[in-house]
Amino acid sequence: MAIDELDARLIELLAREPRIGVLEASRRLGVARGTAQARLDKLRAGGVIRGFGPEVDPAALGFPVTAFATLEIRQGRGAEVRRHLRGVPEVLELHTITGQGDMLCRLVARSTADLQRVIDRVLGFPGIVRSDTAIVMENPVPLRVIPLVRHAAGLPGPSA
Amino acid sequence: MAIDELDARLIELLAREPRIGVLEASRRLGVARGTAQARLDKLRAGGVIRGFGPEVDPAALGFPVTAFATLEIRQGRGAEVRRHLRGVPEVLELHTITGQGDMLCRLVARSTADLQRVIDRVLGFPGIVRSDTAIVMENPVPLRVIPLVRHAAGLPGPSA
DNA sequence: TTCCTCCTGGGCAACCTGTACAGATTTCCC
DNA sequence: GGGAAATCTGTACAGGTTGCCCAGGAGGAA
Repeated sequence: MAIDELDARLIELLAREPRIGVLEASRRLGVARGTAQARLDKLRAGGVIRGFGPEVDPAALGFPVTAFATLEIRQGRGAEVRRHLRGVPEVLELHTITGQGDMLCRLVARSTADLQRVIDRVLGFPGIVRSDTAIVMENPVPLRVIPLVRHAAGLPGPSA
Repeated sequence: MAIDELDARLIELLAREPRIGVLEASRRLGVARGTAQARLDKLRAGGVIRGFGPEVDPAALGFPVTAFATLEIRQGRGAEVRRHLRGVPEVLELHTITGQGDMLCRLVARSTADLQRVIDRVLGFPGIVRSDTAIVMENPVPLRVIPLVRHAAGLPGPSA
């Protein structure tokens, strides 16, 4: 789906101040409300904007430790492993990847000690041959999309 | 910050149907509007809910390829590398981690061919010694938080 | 028992959303 | 170049929601 500059500015604005609503957004963008509304509908319909769900911070919830685990799966056990991992609440996301490992998952835990428990639970399942865990120390670039949106719209760098 | 069952149900409800608003949410939860509002304010104040920004789907934007790259950084070059990566729009997030690699970053690209370009750009910077890229094939568990929220509130598994 | 916190139920003004429509503009294709 | 199609603007209206306030009641702690 193609994005133009107005779309990008709209997304950026809503990302920065989600509470403002369509009306205020249209005012700031200097367009009619109907236009902003139409753009927003288009973006939603096109799947670019999936929704406006609450962004939950695991750290604030008591899970300040994040880690990435690479899992090597025994041939043919993929489906079961996925089902297993889906049942572990501390598994925030799971990908199947190319390369040495077969899966990469993002974990959170209450502490490094607790991380051990989480990992044990993740690995305590037949089908996982080997694993490798990397604990996140810092997060210089938190998950972001605005720069990409600007880029897709042909706009210059982040806020330039 | 402590979360109770009502908080969890509120978050889950808003995550599932963000458009309903506080009033409708309170109705569905069977509590007074003031209560729902107070809970929501508390969650926001406590940092559990960061906001309600639009969730953008990079794939819909034309970037269907995702990859994770592990970077090994030359001693003392961390700061510069971060700055560099922050300037690359296709870098969606960046972490510093323990283990062999020193950094882990999530990338997106328009195609596998385009991924090459992105990687070249990421690596085209002094200070990065070695790198290892894993392309995401499937995403059995997309980034989620609800199960964790339920878990933190002492509720049973996802929607049970 | 008394104090304190949290929830309830109600009310009010201001505001926003969803929707619609006619006219002006711009864009794109033949 | 001409014309159809798509887009934007400005405006209007009804209905619903938000933000805020308050008094009373329930439950827990000291």
